[in-house]
This record gives sequence, structure tokens and C-alpha cells, in this order.
Amino acid sequence: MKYITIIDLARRLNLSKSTVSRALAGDGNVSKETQDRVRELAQQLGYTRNDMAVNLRQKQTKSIGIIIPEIVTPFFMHVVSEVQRELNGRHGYRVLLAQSNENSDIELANLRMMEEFRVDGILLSVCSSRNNIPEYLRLKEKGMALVFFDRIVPQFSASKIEINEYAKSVLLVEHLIEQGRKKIVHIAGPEYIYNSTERLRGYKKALAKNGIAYDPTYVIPCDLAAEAAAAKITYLLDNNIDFDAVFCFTETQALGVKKLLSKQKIAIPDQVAIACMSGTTLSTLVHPTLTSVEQPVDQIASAAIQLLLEKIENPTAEDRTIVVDAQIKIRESSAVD
Amino acid sequence: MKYITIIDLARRLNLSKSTVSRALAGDGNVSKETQDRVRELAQQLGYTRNDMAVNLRQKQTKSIGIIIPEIVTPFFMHVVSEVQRELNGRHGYRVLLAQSNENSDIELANLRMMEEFRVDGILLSVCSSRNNIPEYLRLKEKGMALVFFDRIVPQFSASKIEINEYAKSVLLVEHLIEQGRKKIVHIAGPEYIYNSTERLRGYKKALAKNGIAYDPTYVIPCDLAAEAAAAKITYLLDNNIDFDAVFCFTETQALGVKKLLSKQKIAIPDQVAIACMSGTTLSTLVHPTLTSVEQPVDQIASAAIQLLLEKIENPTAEDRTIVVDAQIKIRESSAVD
DNA sequence: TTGAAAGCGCTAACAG
DNA sequence: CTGTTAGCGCTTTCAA
Repeated sequence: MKYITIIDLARRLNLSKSTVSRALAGDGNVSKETQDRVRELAQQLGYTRNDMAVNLRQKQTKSIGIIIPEIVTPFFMHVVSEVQRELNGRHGYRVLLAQSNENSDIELANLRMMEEFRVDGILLSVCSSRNNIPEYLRLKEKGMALVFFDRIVPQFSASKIEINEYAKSVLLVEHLIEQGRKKIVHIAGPEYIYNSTERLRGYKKALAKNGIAYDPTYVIPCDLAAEAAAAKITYLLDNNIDFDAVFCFTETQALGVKKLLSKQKIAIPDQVAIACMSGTTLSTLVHPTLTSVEQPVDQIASAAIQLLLEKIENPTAEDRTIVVDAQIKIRESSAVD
Repeated sequence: MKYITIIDLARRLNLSKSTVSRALAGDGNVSKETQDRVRELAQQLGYTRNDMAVNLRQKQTKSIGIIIPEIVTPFFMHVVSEVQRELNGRHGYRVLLAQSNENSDIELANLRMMEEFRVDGILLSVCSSRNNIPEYLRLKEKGMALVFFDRIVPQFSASKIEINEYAKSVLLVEHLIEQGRKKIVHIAGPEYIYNSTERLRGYKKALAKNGIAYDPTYVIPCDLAAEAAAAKITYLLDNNIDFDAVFCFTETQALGVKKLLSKQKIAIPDQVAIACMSGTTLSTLVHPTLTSVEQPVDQIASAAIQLLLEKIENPTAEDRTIVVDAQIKIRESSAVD
């Protein structure tokens, strides 16, 4: 594939390549007339700038990396897609994506890969808030623009987009309480995910606010799989521990719980309500009894871009945290919705 | 961020940069001893090659683009993720992703963007099998490596990964028939998506094979939204058209249908069974009555990579089509599953 | 086995 | 306003 270069243009116009370059860049130091001539020919010949050459010269790659824990949750993909759109279009950045499959080792490999690709910055949502801290530190000290989002690392100082999981959680649990639920089980996320500890905090707060005693029996840490959540519920049933609601960390867990309760002929939501937070189309379509919360994807994306570009432009800029206070919209679907 | 270059290495070792380059490349024309010295220092100083320089020199970008119609269906993301992993790892390619949001104009913009980024090849799953054909042609004639997958364009000659929708469809419909269903509605996809016409063909074939008369009333073209599918079913109900099964084009449609039937107090699957093809975790967890089919994601990904690299290496290579005959696994969930 | 030199396409001093 | 020159980091002849 033969591409037109500024040299081609220069030759045809009897100009030096510098002038052509300037004309194309809209430098100002070039006569209106030549500028027009150059641009017209460029247009006509279908010239497009060779970014590799520019980047080599400029010592940047004009590309950024996004690393997310997994790709099945539509939330992440929505953010990625939005960031991509914005960064491709307005800023001319290439966006490289990698997913870690909830595995810190893969995450590490992904970080290394991005570094090898010499991306100008990395948007990161972590698998675990402890496993790769030394690597985050190394990158940061090396001057890599590194911005965390959603799954952040609380004890690591960096720019972050934090989602107010605590507030969301309080709201959701209070919503259950308002419906008369008092024995609310919390299928929590693993403690190495910060979001999960925040949600737990919200859960406790909601109980306290409403004068319901906190019972540790009702809080069950659990990994992210549907089966794991189902197993926890089975345990409760087997031990005759009574409950009237289940608040899950993830949608997947909620699905697992729902499946199990159905199998046990336990009426949803008459006997037990199920809740989780999520912003997916699927879940609201699907869960007869699911209360959900919407994530402000666009806000998150644009905040992430802002902080990232800030760091890219000025690597020594101060770290900033933007807390996205979700437009919390409780959306209760009826049993047949 | 200061990076070590071969010149740095050369200086410290009193060698020319050519020799260093050769040593690093494992050229062979360099003494074992210098080779070792170079490599050791490189290792020690954390040298990594600057791909931009290489690519500029080599006149390629070592990057490919993937354009998919949407990102919500996990199937696409699984393929993307797999291609990414493989291409990043083994082949050192960067992978750029873009989604067209089921809109041919956006798809066109995405194609243009990939071209501007000078990707070495494009993996494409189209929105419509007619709207952008002139653009596909232009790219192909320009020498761009272009490989279609899943959502292909039958009348356009190019390398493709085709999924045997016909066979899958026959199987699924026959499965319904075996259960005693005779009045099977087909909520079809729009005719500008090839896969949808293939599935329709399969539907007809299954009926014919089993001696069931084909009734056009039962075939309802429908766009991809859940609401659209629900509306079609409403129409059938309002007009007292009797049916005992619904075979949908997409999972989303199936969800819409399910929702509507529930609302109308129609028992699933006792009165009406719902089926669609899909390979998502969600759907099997979620649909009490859904029969699904698994997509061989890895096969698709590796076939796509193979054809793409083939075209990149030799742009004049003949077009090839690989038909992926899904490992068709009917997975029937019980009502409480 | 090694080095010197050219060049990929572009930008940015510097000079005129 | 325009041209000359140098150089980003690397590979690849061509000579030695």
C-alpha cells in the first residue's frame, strides 16, 4: 500500500517539505496562497499524515491503554467504548484494550505489555487492591500517566475515578428496608476488592440508620461466581437461618441466588427479595425481582479522560480523585416486568 | 520518560549501532561473544525496542483493527478478547477496537479511522450486508487486508469466517419439534443481516424435514430490540393466532418475548417455549426456558487470525472462507434452572 | 564479524 | 514567508 508523503507533495509543488508540513499544520507562517495550494493537492491525492513518523519525532505514541478486570460486565465495555470514541475522535489517540480475567498475574502482564507498547497513559481498573501495588508504584515513579477507575486501590496514591459505592449501597439497602425487609443477607464481594468493602460499609450504615441490629451471620464474603453465591444461600437454608432479602455484590451472584431460590421453590419476591447494583440492560430485562442502580457511564468516561490527559501533559501534576456520585435511580421491576 | 536506545547500548559497549541491532535481532552474523555482551547490557538497562522506529522503517504498523457491530453481546467481546490475546502475545500486534452500534454510518467512520491509523489489517463484522459495500471494495482494491467474521457479506468476495447459522438453526428448531411443538413462530432478524436469512432458511428446512407445513404468518421479521419482538408477539395474541413456541433471532428478542408472555400470564414453557441461539453465560443462567447453542469462540478467533495474517503477508493471496461448524450443544434449562 | 551511511516521514531550529 | 539541516530510533545495504 503506497501512501502519499509530504515529500511527494513538495516535489509536485516545487516547495520544500518544511513548507508543506507547515501548511498542513496550519502553522501561520505560510502564505495563504501556498497553504491553499498545498491543502488542495493533499486533498486531491488523498494524503494522510503518517503518525508513526510524527510520533517518533515527538517521542510519544499517541496511544493509551485500558486494562479492565473482565469484559463480560457490560459496564466496563460501555466505559471503554465511550473513552474510545472520545479519545479517537477529539484527541486522535489510539486506544489499546486488555482484560485481566480477574487475575492479578494477567493484569501484571497487561501492564508490562502496555509499557512495551510505550502507551502515553494507562486507565486501570484492578483485579485486586493489593497484589500489584509494587508495579503500580514502579510505573508511577517512571513517570507513566496512570489513572485508576471504578476498581481502585484505596491505599495507593494516584489519580482516580471513584464511584460512590457506599452511597449507592445505603440507598439500595434502605430501599429494601422500606419494603419491610428486616433480615437482609449480604452476599459480599471478596475483601480484596475495595468496592466490595465500600458496599459492605453502606449495608451496615443503612441498617444502623434504620435501627436494625447488625448480624454478622448475614454477611457472607463470596467470590464473584454465580455458583459460589448459590452455595452460600444453600448453607443458610440448610442451617435454617431465616432471611427475607439478599443483597448481592454482583449481578452474576444475584443470578446464582435467583436460580437457587427458584429451585427451592422459594417465592421471589414474596418470600425473599433479591437486589444488586448494576447498569445493564440485560439485568433489568431479566430479573423479575431485581432492584438496580444506574451507572453514569459518560461521566465516568469523561472524568477518566480528563485526569488521564492531565497526567500525560504534565506527569508531575498533582494526583486528583473525582468521585462520581451515581445518578442513583432505583428501578424496581415488577414480578412480571 | 527516558528510554534506552540501541545507541546508548552501542556507546557503552564501543560498538556501532548496527552491530547492536544485529545482536539484538539474533542476526547470526555477529560473534557469540558480542551478542552476549549486548544482550546482557540490554537486559540490565531494561532496553525495549522502540516499535515506532521499527515500524517507520519497515513501513507497517504492526497493528490491526477489529470492528464489531456492538459490544453488549458477550459473543463479540469473547472473540475480540481472544484475538487480542493471541495477536498481542505471539505476534506482537496491537489491536484497535471499534464498535459501530449497529449503524452503518458509524461503521464507515470506523473503517476510515482504521485506515488513517494505517492498520495492517481489519477484522470486520458488519452492521448491514449492503450499506458499505463500495467502501469494502475500495479498501480491498487499495490492498488492505480485510477479513469478515460472523456477520459477513455473502455477495462480497473476500476472506471470511462464516458460522454455520443454517445448521445451528435446523438443529434448534428440530429440537423444538421433538418436544412436540408444531406451531413455531420465528421472530426473525432483519433481512439485511445475512445471519438472519440463514437462520430463517434453517427454520424452514427443519419444518420441511419434519413434515410441518411452512406458514408465512409465523415468520415475523423484526429488528433487534426486545420491545420490537414483544410488539410482534402482542400482535399475534391480539389476532388470536395460536402458537406453542417462539424461535428468536437474538437473545435480546427472546428476553422481550419472555417478558411479554409473562405479563400475559402465559406459562413458559408449558404453553409456549422460547428458544434462541447464543453462547452467553447470562442467558443460560437467566432463561428458565431457553434452549441455547454454544459458539466455538476460540476456533473463530484463531481462524480469523489465520486468514488475516495470510492476507497481511500476501495481499494478493486468494480469498478463503472458513466455515465454523459450531460445536452445537443444545443446553435445555429446566423451568427452575 | 563489524562499521559507515542512507533513509523511513515528519517536525523544528536556524538562516535567509 | 520559505528553505536548509538535523535528527527521532531503527534496519539494511555496502564496504572493509
